[in-house]
Amino acid sequence: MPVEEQPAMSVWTRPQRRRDQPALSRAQIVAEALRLLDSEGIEALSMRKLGARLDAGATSLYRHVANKDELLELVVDEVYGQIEVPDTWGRTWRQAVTACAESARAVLLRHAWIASVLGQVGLAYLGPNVMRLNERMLTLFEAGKFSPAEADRALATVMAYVIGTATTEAAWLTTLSRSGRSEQEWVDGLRPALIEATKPYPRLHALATAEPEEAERSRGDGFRYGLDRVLDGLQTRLP
Amino acid sequence: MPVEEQPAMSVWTRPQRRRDQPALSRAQIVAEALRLLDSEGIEALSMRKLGARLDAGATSLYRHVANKDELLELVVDEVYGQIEVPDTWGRTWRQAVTACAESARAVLLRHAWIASVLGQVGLAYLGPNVMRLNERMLTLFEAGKFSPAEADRALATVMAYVIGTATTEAAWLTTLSRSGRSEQEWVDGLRPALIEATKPYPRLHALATAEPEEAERSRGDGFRYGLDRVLDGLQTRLP
DNA sequence: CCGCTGTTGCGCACACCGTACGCACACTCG
DNA sequence: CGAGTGTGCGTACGGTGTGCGCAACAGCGG
Repeated sequence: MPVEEQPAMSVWTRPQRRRDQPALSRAQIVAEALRLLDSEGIEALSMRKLGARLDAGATSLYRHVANKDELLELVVDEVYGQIEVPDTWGRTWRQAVTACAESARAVLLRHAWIASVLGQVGLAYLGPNVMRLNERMLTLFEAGKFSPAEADRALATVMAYVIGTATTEAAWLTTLSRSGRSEQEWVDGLRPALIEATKPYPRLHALATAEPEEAERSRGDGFRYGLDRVLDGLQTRLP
Repeated sequence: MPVEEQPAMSVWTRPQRRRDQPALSRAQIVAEALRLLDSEGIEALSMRKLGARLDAGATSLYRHVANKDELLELVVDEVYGQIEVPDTWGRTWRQAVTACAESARAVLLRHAWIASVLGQVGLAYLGPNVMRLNERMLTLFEAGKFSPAEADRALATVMAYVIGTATTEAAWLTTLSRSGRSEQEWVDGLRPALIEATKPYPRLHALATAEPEEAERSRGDGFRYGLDRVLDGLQTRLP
């Protein structure tokens, strides 16, 4: 142990570390965790690294957050807070719900790490941002003459669809970004193997050999197709 | 270090460890991992513990599996293999797809840990069981007169809905089982806090204070409602 | 002004993790 | 009887989450 690293040996050597505000706050921790997750992904989030980014020791964070799981719940709520819910001024309920679903997809894909976390945080709907989101989405459905009880189920249906697609897409985008290649390069490179692997399955084989589309656009179109079908189905319940 | 644990000091002391079959195989490893996950959940799966269950050292597994992520991909494919796809004999395509979706939900909830993993395994659809599943589901839609291209999108839509609900439900069931209480106890205990927390949100508040249903049945009904709407929406695309 | 009390940050330590590396063995083939 | 090959395992490294107890201060009553 080097001698100069010994604990404070004299008064003027000792660092003065008193700040006006408490250096750490739950909000700062959550914000920094979000930045870290966005830039380096889920497996890069450790309490030590997060502490270091905040000029704090790892275990200091535990004064503001019970444990890592709780931190993740807070971050997830923060992400849900970014979803935009339009108002119904001059829009049909369908247009508004569509815009909201597209915003949700965009937010979830922008923070693709969230797919690995959604399956772990139960009780997500207790977060303040999630509650605000759900309340506002309920108004959209009720503006479309759904009964309160049915609006609730309609909301759950749309969100389940969005989460399902986002989970699948996010997993794909994550492995993609780990590979370093672009999406188009990846699918092009994989195509021969895919065509070979689907040989025993005629229908999959036909799809694999069909005219390839531009990859990213194709994902968006697929999402929109399913969303329209879901909304078609909900519409049949209206008078 | 106790003296009797020293390495083989003479010929007849040394254990003879040759088996007829290789002790480990990829199939055995995957099967045991599945058992471990089902009985103790995702955070209990470690290569060391899995090795111990197979009477093997932790690192021996790496002869058969590239790394833990690859192991998880194999296990996920195994789970997908448990989903039952009925044939269309004497059933409408809707009935068959409904049965398949219900089976998928049941399988995913039976292995609730899968929700924490689905967002990490990209390229899930390359597994043999997933391919078989998708091929068979395509036949259901094509039996219902969907075009091949549209059957593909319809399949993706239904699966996205199933995965979305299963992710949410599985997260709930996991936190539930960690708490030790029964589902009904949990919701009953949470009700007052929920009613309080929803005070600022009139629509959520109304739903929270409404006549409570039996919890598990309510989840199943909600799933069925959304599934019916999705299928309604798909049906509008048929002549 | 002094001392007390409660809050905050931090260093240390523990148990555990995934896995790279290289050795020891038993079997197969020449 | 070698040589080669595949398989299991022991050791080790650099991480992880987090419990625990101490040190430094803020705000306070006296």
